[in-house]
Amino acid sequence: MKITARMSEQADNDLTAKARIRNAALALYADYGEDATSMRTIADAAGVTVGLVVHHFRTKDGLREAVEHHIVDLFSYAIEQAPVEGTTAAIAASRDDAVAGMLADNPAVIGYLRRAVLDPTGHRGRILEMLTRFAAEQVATLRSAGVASMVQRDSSQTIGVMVRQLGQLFLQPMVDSMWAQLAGPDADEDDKPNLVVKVQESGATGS
Amino acid sequence: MKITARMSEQADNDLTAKARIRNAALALYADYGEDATSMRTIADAAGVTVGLVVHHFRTKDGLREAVEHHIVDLFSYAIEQAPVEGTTAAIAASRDDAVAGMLADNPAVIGYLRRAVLDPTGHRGRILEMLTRFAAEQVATLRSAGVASMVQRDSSQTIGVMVRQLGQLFLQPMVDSMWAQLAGPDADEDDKPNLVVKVQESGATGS
DNA sequence: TATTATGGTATACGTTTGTATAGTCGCAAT
DNA sequence: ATTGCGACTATACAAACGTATACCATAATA
Repeated sequence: MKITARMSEQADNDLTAKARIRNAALALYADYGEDATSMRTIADAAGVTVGLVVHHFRTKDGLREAVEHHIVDLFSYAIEQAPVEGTTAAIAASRDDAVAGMLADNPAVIGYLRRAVLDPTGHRGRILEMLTRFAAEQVATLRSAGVASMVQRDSSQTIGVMVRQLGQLFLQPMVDSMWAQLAGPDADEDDKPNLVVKVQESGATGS
Repeated sequence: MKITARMSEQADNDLTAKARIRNAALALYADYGEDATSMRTIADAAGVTVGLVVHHFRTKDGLREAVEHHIVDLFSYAIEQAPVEGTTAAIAASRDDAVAGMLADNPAVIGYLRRAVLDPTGHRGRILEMLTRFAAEQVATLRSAGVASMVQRDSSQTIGVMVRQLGQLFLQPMVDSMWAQLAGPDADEDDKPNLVVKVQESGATGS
């Protein structure tokens, strides 16, 4: 069964039970964390019984593997969509846009990754590792095609891409809740300070 | 029994059982998260039985409250230590240093706050709220003493302090594990790119 | 028609969880 | 000398957990 982008926007009704379970797990893991989410809760959210979850994913670890594989697929598919044309900067920008759009369509991915990334030691999955490898491959591909900046070392460039795309999203909730507490609920959203997250080549100066 | 700063650096032997339980909980929560840490595990780490944990803290929620209260105390004590003298910039720097030193002495605090702060919706505690209020009071005190910069609005300044002190620490593990994966374990640490986390007054330009 | 695979439910298992209760020990104050 | 209280252990309990097993329905296959 082929998963199209449009399907992920449809109602759950048209999804396989297996996909519904996976989506429910992703959403609940993002909101409450894996440890605080029981397989029965996931089953209820997907409208099935626990037995079916086990039937499709065998164990809770297996379910997490499916969730993380799905996240990598979402990134991969988003980047495939971005056109490879124009200047070096234009290509990089269109890829960033494609990823940003995917994340906007799938907010649970942000929440899930936030938990996985802030928990590198205790986390039992390999999602950050997979995404890092994926980003490194992207950098390598663009470089060999001659359409990527070469002023940084490639590892720094890869980390730069990841931090730019994810770092702000991770920290934003902290700023948001502080802003809500300090400025009150009826404050002008436009006055909220902007987060800046980036990496600098070591030894570099200036912005 | 009075708790002095020097005691927190001593071996556990000299600590009250109640303090040992609280410290063990903080350390385990930081490493594995609260959900993944049972009260029996905490009791074992502190060298006591579950019953004593209940005796001192009543419930697991009570234990978390004690842990979070202790963290606020650590911040509070660290800032009390910083001298209020010299230029405005010097005062701000000495406070930042005092907090940085406290965090270096208590690395588990960073891990605990990372989980609590990046997990604002699911989190059941109020630690971010407490620290935000504390930071806001600091800004207000320094301002009324005429020793704080006034070029920003105070809420932005408060958020700026928090983000500067905590933001980089939270994201650093992500950069570290990516760097370890991309550059290999024997790479020169000095080549690792530097994280930059800050906030800008909305509408502002420049670095 | 009989068979087998697939998607699904129902129920039961052993373990671990947070919490409750009862009791022991040491020690300070009456 | 006894009482009382705080620190502490031991054990027990109900609930929730992940997982295993048995069973049912439908539809494609032989």
